[in-house]
Amino acid sequence: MLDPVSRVRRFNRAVTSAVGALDTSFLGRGRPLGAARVLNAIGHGRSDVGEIRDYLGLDSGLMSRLLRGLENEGLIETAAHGDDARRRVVRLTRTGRREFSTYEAISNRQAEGFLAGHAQREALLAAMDMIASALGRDSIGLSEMDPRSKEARYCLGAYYDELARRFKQGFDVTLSRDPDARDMVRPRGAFIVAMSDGLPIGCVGLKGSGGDLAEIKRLWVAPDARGLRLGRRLMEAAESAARELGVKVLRLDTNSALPEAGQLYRRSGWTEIPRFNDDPYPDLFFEKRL
Amino acid sequence: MLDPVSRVRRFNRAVTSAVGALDTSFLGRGRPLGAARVLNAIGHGRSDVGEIRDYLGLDSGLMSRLLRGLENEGLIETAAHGDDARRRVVRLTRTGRREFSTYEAISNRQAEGFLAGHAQREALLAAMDMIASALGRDSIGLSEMDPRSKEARYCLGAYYDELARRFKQGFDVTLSRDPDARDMVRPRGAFIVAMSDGLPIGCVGLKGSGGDLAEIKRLWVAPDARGLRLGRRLMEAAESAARELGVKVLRLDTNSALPEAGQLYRRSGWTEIPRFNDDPYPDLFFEKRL
DNA sequence: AATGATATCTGACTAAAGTCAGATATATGC
DNA sequence: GCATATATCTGACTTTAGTCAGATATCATT
Repeated sequence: MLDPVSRVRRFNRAVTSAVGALDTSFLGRGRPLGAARVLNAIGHGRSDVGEIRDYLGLDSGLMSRLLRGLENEGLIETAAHGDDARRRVVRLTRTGRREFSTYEAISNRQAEGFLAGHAQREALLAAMDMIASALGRDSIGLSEMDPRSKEARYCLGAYYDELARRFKQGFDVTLSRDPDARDMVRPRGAFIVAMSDGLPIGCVGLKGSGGDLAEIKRLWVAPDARGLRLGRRLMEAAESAARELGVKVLRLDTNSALPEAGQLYRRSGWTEIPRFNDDPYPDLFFEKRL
Repeated sequence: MLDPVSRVRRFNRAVTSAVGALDTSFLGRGRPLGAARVLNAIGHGRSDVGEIRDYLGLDSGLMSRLLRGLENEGLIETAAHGDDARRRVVRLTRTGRREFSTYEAISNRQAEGFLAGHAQREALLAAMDMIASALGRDSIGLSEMDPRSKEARYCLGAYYDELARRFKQGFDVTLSRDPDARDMVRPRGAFIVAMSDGLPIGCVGLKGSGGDLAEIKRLWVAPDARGLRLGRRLMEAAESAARELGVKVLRLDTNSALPEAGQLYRRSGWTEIPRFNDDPYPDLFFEKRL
């Protein structure tokens, strides 16, 4: 009915008016929007004045005045940065934390109110995740984490669930060769998680042995974040970590029930090789020389 | 990983910065945002000053000044309304139309740019439709339309496609008793389409015979708009149209492969009755006395 | 024709946001 | 140690948005 561009524009209109409503709800605390935004940025853990300025896109003069205002209200304290006394760091006072938490309560209530009226809650949330990831594509960051961290475990859980759904015979992680976490931490290996604004949306493991040979494991991208070329980015990050660790040959196993994975490997310089382990799940094996 | 409220808030953050970027791209024409918004409202066919003021939520003084500014730029012309000379109507001049079309081009380019980089185009658009409908839930309007109109045909096509997917034996509209369009237009019947900001997202037909008996046909709600109680609203609108036309008894047929439909009927006062036609597809029959 | 309601406009104002040119203190490279 | 760059701050300014109290013209009702 509507062409794609009109659909995007319809979305923009809907969202613009919703954002406007969200903004006005912040005005209820008797503080202009600019000051409220700065306070919230600080509350969410940003402490570097310059960083906040960049994040909010403010002029340095304006930023300075807003900080002075919040300081006079007794909500924040500033101090020189330890490494560089030209820079300033900001933190909330006790009063500031209280005020911040009422802003948080406003935001939470707003979000709950939105969800409350909708029957298709999970579908709606999935759609929101997808759009947030797509809009924030440029800000998806890859970070090395411990495979036992909360974020990594979330990704691995989602990965196992997906294998269970997609393999005809199901998937039981205890039957597979579950790598030792220490093999996926420096100096032997690495584990990389893709984060988009606080949400883990992909991961990959590099399982090393200390020698020339290492294995890629647990490559996963959240369904809502597919199509953003994140798989490729994760693989590149894993390969570059492997190079740093002196690895010469990378291997991986996969299953033909995951065709998009096989395609990614073939397109990025991997070559199929004969089976190199007796894990019951994989039926495709690849190698890449670095 | 994230709780529902955090997911909604993550979406809000992503969207807020995207909307900001969209706004700043409108400033490239050397005109403040307020004036640009008014110009665009006029370009999109709004002509009544009061209507534009309500739509944009502007004070009458501010509105007046913005109009004066656009007039001085030679972009618009105002005149008294034909029926009521207190009201004013606005329209674009030739220059104004040109300027408006460059704003349109900016919006279109922005939307195309967003879509261009994404592999999962259709899924992303579906997610956007869903969210736009959910956000604009309060502004979903039901309007009676000709069942041969573009909007109605779009809904019917989507409805047939869905039946084909959901019926084990498929669905071929030519085998079913396709109602004559004239039976779904006043004075015999009615056809109602739910529109959300230009997009048809649901429909229902009331097929009358001129007598006391009429039939409900073609109840459909777009998958992305389910959970908004739109089915119920459509049924209520159809029933009230039936009452207006003097109908005493309503009937409908449906299929047990569409359980959500059966549930809706049972919950809103319909009672199951024996088969009353020989259409090959339905296996459930309902009646409601008005 | 008089009365009150309505739509828009004008003038006078305030608040918020944003800009810009220095001033000040500190860091970095030579 | 000196020149240069950087981070923040201050003061003086402009623009945009928004508010409010009338003024003006028109409409609807009696």
